[in-house]
Amino acid sequence: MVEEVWRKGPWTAEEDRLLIEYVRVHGEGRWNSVSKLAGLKRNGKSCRLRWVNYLRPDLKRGQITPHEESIILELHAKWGNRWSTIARSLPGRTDNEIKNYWRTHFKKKAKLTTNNAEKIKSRLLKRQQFKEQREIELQQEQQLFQFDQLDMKKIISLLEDNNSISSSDGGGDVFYAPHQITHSSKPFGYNPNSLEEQLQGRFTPVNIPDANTMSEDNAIWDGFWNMDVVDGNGGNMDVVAATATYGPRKPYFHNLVIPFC
DNA sequence: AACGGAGACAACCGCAATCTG
DNA sequence: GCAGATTGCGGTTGTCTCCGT
Repeated sequence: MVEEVWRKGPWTAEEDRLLIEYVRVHGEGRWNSVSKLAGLKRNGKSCRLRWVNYLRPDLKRGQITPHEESIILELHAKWGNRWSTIARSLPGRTDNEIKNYWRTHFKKKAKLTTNNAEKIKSRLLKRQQFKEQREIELQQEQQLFQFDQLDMKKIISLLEDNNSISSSDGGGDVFYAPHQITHSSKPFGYNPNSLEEQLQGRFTPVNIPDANTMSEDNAIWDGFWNMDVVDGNGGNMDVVAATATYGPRKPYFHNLVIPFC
């Protein structure tokens, strides 16, 4: 049996054209049929690679943007050399492209800063673990919260009766779950002597490290800086606006204001 | 102008996982 | 369940271009 001799090396425009035409007619896949059906003297692997990395119409050409670069850095710290996994977070970019970009831009630097990379990796791991733990806690709290709702209504009602406090926010009823009152959940025109302030005494406050005095170890908090900022009207604020309104940023959980049903 | 080094990108290779008959 | 085919992935190499000397 005569071994098929496959062409190697750079692709020609004509080969590209044949491959594009093949995919247009037959779709992606069955790459080993390309040589027969399209008359290409390339093996299936080569055809697939050429299509995936170069000819696919949804590919984004051009330089990696700073934003994409930061995503690559972050995901590489998280996943390591799992290029295809990283590529899934960057629409239009291929694993090969990201791999090449990493090698040319970061490999050398990474060598020099192996220790830093380890630190970042460990920090991200801590962050991840914290988030997971927090999610579990939140789920538990929300379950408790459901059981506690009637009881809470009574407490609020009692507080209002005792202090003659009337709600002045003009909106619907707003309830702050245990551990969940933070400055970012306070509406505009927030009155420090309002009901919610009083309610804080009922719950264990969240222990929030100050952003300006954060140590390396509690840097896990900084992941929350990137969450959406929700203003008192339910809209999103950018970080600058939020800082102007609320002062230096503190960690928060923006979805922790739970209205009564 | 010629040369060499570095960067960027394309393509190949080997292996493992998955699919298919 | 199994063997061969196919596909996907990550590492590596090859090629081209640019730039400094």
